Amino acid sequence: MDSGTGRRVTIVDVARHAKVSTTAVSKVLRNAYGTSPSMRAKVQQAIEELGYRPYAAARGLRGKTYTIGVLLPDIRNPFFPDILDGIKDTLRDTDYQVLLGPSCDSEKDEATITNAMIDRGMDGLILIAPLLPRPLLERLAKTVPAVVVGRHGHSDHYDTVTDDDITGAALIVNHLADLGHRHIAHIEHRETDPTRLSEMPNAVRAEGYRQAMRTRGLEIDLVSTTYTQEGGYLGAQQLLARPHRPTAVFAGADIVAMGVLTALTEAGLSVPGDMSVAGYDNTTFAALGPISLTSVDQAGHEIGGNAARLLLARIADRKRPSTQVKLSPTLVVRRTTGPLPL
Amino acid sequence: MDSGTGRRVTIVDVARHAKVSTTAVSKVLRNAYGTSPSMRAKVQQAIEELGYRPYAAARGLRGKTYTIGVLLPDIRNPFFPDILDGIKDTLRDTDYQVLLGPSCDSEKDEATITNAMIDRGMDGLILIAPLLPRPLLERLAKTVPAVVVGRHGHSDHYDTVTDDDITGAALIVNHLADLGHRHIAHIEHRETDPTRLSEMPNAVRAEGYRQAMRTRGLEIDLVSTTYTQEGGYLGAQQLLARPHRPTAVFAGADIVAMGVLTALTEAGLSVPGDMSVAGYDNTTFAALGPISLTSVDQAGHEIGGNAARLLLARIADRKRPSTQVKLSPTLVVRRTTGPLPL
DNA sequence: GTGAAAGCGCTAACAT
DNA sequence: ATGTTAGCGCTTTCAC
Repeated sequence: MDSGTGRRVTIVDVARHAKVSTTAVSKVLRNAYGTSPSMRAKVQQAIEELGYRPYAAARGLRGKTYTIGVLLPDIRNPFFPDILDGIKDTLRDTDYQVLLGPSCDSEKDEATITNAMIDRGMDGLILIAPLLPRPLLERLAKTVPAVVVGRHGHSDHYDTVTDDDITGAALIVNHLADLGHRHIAHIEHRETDPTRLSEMPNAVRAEGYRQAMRTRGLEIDLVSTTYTQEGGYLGAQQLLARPHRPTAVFAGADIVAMGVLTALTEAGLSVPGDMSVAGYDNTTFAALGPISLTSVDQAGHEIGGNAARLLLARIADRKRPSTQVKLSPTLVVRRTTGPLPL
Repeated sequence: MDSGTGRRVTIVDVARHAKVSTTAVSKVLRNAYGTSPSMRAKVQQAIEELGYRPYAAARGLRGKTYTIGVLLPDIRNPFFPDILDGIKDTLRDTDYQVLLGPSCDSEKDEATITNAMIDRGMDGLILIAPLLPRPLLERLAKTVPAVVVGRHGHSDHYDTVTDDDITGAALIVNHLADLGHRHIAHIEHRETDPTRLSEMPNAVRAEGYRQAMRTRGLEIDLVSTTYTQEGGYLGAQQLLARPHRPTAVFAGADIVAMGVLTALTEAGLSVPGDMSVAGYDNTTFAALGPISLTSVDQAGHEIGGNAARLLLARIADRKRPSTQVKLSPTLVVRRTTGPLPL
């Protein structure tokens, strides 16, 4: 806390006040080797008395900024805050601070923001479900320690944390099939980029749906829109226009399920009486009383915690072999799914 | 884009490549006075060819970091993304980058994060509905240019952008009263701190409710909980336990209304058949089909745009007189409010 | 209009 | 264990 107006307290002020060298102060700040207890005490006291806080921006010029950047694709998706909490909790007792990029929705945005983070000297980056093509991710990870969350596929240059979307999709399909449904449609987020087709969670979920349906001997009915409320609305309209309507809809994300529910309400259909609906992500509003959406829980808190842990390890040792953490989803059954209507 | 491995391209590299001084490059970067067109061209070309990006962290040591920090209290509140979009859109064509603090829920968190932002050399801060007591806000604003969003009350040291919560509350009360309701309850976020009582949006909304009720000659029925889903749930339970139940509930925030709806659903009451419910903020999920909540729209995009504009102006001239922008809310009627049940 | 040189606050070699 | 010194990449006087 510096006193309103006036110059910032610097390491020089602290050194002078404690009657030691700036090096000594610097060492104490970083718990570096070569400081006697008595010197540490003196410095600590001077820091307290002057209300000194190191200027992270300046530290970065030689060492680290103690800042970790998190890139998240869509701040509106209520799944991401859970991840963030996991990151924050893991970083709480370290010297690192988290700063988030504003949400972005294109490769260009992502490039701009990650560059901005690098230019601001961030020590490491956590990228949540990034859109950037694989080669760019790898290049980025060579420049700055990085952990990629949500994207399947292995890289030697960055660590990854993913949730098993194949299993998650199967949880929903099996749940619905067990309820007697045979015509289960899936609304996916359209994906054309080849590497993303194998890496992005949306594509993997669609693949999981296909596999599970085949395993149960059921026919696949896939609608491609986007992971937005509007995408769900449009997808549902397509499904309702079918000569042979599905009895259950598996939306690739909760937000998509919201659009589906809206469309069904407008069409005068009851849920789950006329049609069962399931989402994915177990977001905050899936649990809301008036919605009560069956969904898949990804344990966002753990995802975030793991990502932060991996990043700290990579910052400490950039040469360490890359790690892949894969977590398992769980099914959360609520009121939007029910037995096949007679 | 630097080539994967290897040193970062610096201003020295650019200067050498363009056969000019580093000063010249610096001037071109900042559009500073004293550069001939020919020199500018040379420098621009060198920058392109080398893929140079200025290192913001280093710039900050002498000049600016071209970074603006945004502190937001709760990343889960779907109202804030609208503000953020407004900020982003206004800053898009400038050299400034936005970085967000992780959401925080205490004065201590806020202090930590704002300090972290200052220590990282941010050029200005936008504080959204901060909890910090007035004197600390003023001290902060003396250290770094700041704009405070959502808090009523005037300061000489920072600019403010608020929405007229008195009017907003009246919009709801009048809407419900016009529908014939006479017993309209309000669920507020409990506030005890004296300065916050007059400055925080929640407190002002409650005051607006009181004023509007008095104007209509109606009796006040206030329940104090918190602006959370749980707060709404508990508040509704209290109201339902009354010997004389209200026929309409005005929740101080959409998220509170969600809790109210949950409680009403559980109690087997229909909305708006048995009871009308209104929220505040017009968040994304208020518009969701299955919810369709009557609410008050705060024009978050404009709020953010104004905040960013004011901040840029203050960064350019720290001595400029402080400005207060006050925006007007609008009513959004949906399906959770209806005529007084017979 | 242009460039040389000093220095922002800190850390990292290198003495001692 | 402690201090001295030289930068990190940039901006800013201040000469020319």
